[in-house]
Amino acid sequence: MDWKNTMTRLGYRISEPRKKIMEVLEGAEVALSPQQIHQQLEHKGFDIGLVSVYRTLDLLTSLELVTVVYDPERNPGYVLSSTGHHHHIICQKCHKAMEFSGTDDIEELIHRVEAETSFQVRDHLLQLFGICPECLNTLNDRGDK
Amino acid sequence: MDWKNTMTRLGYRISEPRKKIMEVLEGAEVALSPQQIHQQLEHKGFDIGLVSVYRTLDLLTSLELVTVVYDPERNPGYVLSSTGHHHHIICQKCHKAMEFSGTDDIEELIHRVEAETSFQVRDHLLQLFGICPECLNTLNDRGDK
DNA sequence: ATCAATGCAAAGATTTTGCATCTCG
DNA sequence: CGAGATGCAAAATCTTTGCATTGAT
Repeated sequence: MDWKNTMTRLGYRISEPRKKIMEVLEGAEVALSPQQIHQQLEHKGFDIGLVSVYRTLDLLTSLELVTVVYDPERNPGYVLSSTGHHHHIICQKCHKAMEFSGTDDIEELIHRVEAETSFQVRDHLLQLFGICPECLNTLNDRGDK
Repeated sequence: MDWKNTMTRLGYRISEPRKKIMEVLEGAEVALSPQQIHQQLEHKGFDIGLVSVYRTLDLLTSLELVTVVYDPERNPGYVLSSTGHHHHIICQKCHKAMEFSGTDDIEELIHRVEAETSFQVRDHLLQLFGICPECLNTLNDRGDK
């Protein structure tokens, strides 16, 4: 709901393709690549160009409505950024991405690093990788590692 | 020096291309993309295929001798991983990447997130972005933002 | 001598750009 | 209506793969 306000306020239009793309992201459990989003749109019967997906994601990312998630074993993925800050935990099996909150400890660390390196810290990216509860069950069931 | 031991121990060969690529990484202030590494090799007069750069980086990364650094405004970059854990701070102007140490605060955070999400955390990626001391000077000199 | 590593060429995949057309506001 | 957004096709990048040759151990 809120992304529409943000975009209108900044002079961007609420077009059909943009609405559909946001719907996909809102319904996503997992961080999606541009191609995956495009495929989901097709499956839903919406004929939206891959190019528009790229352009929309770029825009949404620059407005910080969407966050990029990096997964070493995968293509970059996009998820809604609800909090506005980039903390994600990603399942190494199903690639589900969840946000987590609480910047306290990190702020502390940032101050320490600023003191040690003389950098002026402006942003940060913290991602944890692991196995989500569901996948843990699967692994146990099948006796995988 | 040490990477040679690691590779030999694991049965990989110390070839000329690999030596040259490591030299570039060892001399780098900045996280380099495969293409950049390839270019530097050319400038130094070494005629090493881009393909080998890719393959070498993949190998080095899998052995954790090299770490991938993600920079939203740039292609993925590769840097030597001295500590073995993935904490980097990257300059948003010159893209220099430095490592920083100290996992204490993060471990704490990880435990909290494990408790909250029921994920089993296996790895993490923390990158800070900011402006390095040198670039801060430049910005001040020129009155940039 | 042997098997891994390289290099080339070619295929695949991903992302970007130009331009005419459409559409939201 | 008019600026902004879309879509297509095509180009530009980036990465991967197969295979013959070379080279490290």
